[in-house]
Amino acid sequence: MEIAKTYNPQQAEATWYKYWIDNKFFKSTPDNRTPYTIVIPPPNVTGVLHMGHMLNNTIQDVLIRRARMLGFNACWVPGTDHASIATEAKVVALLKEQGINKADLSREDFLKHAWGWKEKYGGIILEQLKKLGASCDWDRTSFTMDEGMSEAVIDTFIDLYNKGHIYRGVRMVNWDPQGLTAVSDEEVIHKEAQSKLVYVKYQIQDSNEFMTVATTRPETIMGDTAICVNPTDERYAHLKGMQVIVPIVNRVVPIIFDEYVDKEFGTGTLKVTPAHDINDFNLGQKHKLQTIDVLTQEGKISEAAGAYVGLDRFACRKQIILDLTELGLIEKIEEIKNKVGYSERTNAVIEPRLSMQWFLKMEDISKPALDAVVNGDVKLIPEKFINTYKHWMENVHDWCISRQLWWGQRIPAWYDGQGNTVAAKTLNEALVLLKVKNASVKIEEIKQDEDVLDTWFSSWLWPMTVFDPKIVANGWDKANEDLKYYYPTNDLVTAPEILFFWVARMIIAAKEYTGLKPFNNVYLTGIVRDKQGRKMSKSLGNSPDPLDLIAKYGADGVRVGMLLCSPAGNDLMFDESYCEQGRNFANKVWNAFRLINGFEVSSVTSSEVEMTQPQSSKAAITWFENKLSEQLEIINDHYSKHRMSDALMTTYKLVWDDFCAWYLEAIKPDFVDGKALPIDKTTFDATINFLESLLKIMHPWMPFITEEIWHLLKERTDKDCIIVAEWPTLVAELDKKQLGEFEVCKELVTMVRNVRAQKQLSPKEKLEVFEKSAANRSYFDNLIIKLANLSAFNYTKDKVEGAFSFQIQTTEFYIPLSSNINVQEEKERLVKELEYNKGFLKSVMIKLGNEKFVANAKPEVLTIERKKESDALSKIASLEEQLQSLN
RNA sequence: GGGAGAUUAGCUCAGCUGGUUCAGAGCACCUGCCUUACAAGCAGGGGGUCACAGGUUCGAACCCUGUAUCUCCCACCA
Repeated sequence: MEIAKTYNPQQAEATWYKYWIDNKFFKSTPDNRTPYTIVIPPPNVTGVLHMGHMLNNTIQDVLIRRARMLGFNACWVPGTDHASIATEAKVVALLKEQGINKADLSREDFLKHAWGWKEKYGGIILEQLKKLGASCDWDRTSFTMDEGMSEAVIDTFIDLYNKGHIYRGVRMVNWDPQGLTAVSDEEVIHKEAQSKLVYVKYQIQDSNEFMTVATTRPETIMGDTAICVNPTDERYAHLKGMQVIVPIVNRVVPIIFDEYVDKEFGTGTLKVTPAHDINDFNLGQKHKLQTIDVLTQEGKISEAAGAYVGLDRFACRKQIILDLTELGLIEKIEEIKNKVGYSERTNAVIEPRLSMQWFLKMEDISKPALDAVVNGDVKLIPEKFINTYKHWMENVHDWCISRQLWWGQRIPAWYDGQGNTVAAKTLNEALVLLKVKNASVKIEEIKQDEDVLDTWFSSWLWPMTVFDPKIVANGWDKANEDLKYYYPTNDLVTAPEILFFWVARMIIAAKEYTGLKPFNNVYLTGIVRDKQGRKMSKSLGNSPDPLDLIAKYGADGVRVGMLLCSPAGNDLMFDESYCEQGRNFANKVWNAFRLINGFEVSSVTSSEVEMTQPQSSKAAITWFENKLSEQLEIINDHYSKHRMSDALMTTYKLVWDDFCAWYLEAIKPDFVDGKALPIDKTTFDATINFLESLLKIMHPWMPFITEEIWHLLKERTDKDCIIVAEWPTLVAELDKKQLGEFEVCKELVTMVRNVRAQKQLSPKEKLEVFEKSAANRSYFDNLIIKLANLSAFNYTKDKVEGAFSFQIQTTEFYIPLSSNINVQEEKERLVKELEYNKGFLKSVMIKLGNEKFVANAKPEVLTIERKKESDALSKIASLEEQLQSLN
């Protein structure tokens, strides 16, 4: 069969992904093996694959594939998140395009549209994950609004409500005027903004005096119900008991005194607008002030304001500044930097707003989750996130869990209209419960809460409910077989951005409902940024489409590219050139296979095999056996520490440098008369074995090409696939000495190549090398002859006159050259080397001459220094001798 | 305002408990090669005052103190 010179990924990717699916290699059911479980961080059902997903899911796939090869029952559960606010916003926008207003639809009709949209476009992202090679058990695909999952959410609400952890109340919440819903503190992103600090003059009642108040939000003036100053501020002490007139609306409001006000900021006076600022709200409560809500839920000026009604809040801000200027009430305007909150989902400026919401009390319920991380039961990788986590958990605020949306699980709270509230699954159950509080309640008077629950209130159950949706209702003791088997899961791979949103809350829910942690390890990936350090995002347009990258470089190339530059927890500066490197690596592997595949195997009988194997091949095989094992041990160690890029780089160098550049060059048959000689069977078999081991080690990173080569290499049975092949094992005992010897051998070969380059000799010209040594025959002699293309490698007791000479460690080598060596050049080289060694010796002598060093240093260190001394001395002696002979 | 982390080659990063010739890797770069696996390659090479300033130590990229710069997280200063 003709094998292409460059690897073409497209066909292999399509073939093998289907093959894996058809043969159910991704499927997992409980059995007597040890499970290894990962649950996917469910992407938004509306989402499309971006670079963050790519990174995240590649890591998960690497982990799951390796676990599978290690013999674990590997189970990777995929799924999507209903993402209430994001999805609802999308559906609303889509309906608008069709000329339909959400406000004109009933709840049921809107949900019909939403589900229709979800069925049509939802889950595209899962199809994209397949292109990446993700080996999820697709039969287990879950969605946070699946019937069972939703029921679990309802169960959880009812349970926590009945336990007294959930309460309802009017609070200042983060209001998203675009999404028209409250959002939690975690969903607000604070960004630095350039704002105008407007100094507004308020006239004091019955006086010609004015007091100046600095504000960044002049549009809320209509909601002012007091002016506040610090009681210790002497500038304003005389105003005690007086009142001021609020401009525009001419409302008379009191001057109040409170320690809260910072004397240093602005003019030391604060306008109090209890409806539009959390601090002002607190002041309002304390001083029993009136609350005037001057904004509508859309962020426009409300009727209550009495002026500018219907104007957008930002337009109003501009207008009111103009009007106040005209009235002569603006003292000055300063530019300042402050933080403005934006909605995570809609990017609208968040408005603090008073409203009736549901909250989850966090203090008690979060305690076990804090402990789990602090005591190391749940490991965060890298560890630096433990501090962040701890800090958050110790200062956690109550969680606003209600959202004024329709897409999501509707809050199962029921009201009788008389002030009684119960939590129940159905209207009928609610009736029963309400009867206890209000005997005369009628079923038609009962109303269910209109709001839905925060999306994270469903995804915090994810690692449990993907296996057993009944876990909340039934409890751990009655958990189903799946949950008992797969849970706790092993590794969670996610972004640090959602450490609080999701990870912390999953641990909380898990502790509450199973008493166990949801996962052993949390691997926090970095944020994918571009070369300029900007976060890759759709809005910036600086993110390549992952599918384009896959088309261009192959899935394997992109996977390798991503992981080459991704240290755990540190952001990664992504650049397409990494994918290129990944693709090049795949091609290198492909060509190594092509070489091996092209070998003609000698057809000698088994008794003659010994005779036909070159000594150099024999040496190369023993060396590589050791090398492979040595590096595999390092790779395993990197994996155990979740050091993914290190594990990959070690693999990369093992394959490219050790296998391709050294091993294959060593065993490659010579050419005679333009034709390659056949390779002996022993070497061939060993090489195939090595390649198979390497393919296995590479498989988690590069699943497609490895599977492709695996099958091109041999006829195999249906189930004999690399995806389920056994992870290679280590040799019983490493021969460290031999590995060291080979390093010297490599150095020697490099030196010879160097000499060739320097003297401009053809690589084809055979050279002879002498080693000045008493001993004869080292294990690698034939290997050196082969690799350095020598005519002979000999030992000598005496110096070889007129030859090029050099040293490796303390041994001297000679290469006789046909042309005479340049004495002057040679001298300069030797002098330079001599100087370096003398300098080195001097530094060692200083150390050894230092009494305190000799007294304090560890014995091993001393031994090493003494060895350095003697080595340097002998080297210097030999160099001097050489120099002498040149004179 | 509080906290965490970072700063090592042009770029991305290793560097464990202070001690091998410790200053590393990959990429990029330079030079020479289309040598019958691979130019997506081969051979060779150059490149760093380990952010700065002090200190501890026989010995510091590593420990301590300060300074600078950057990143992230948290926080209700208008």
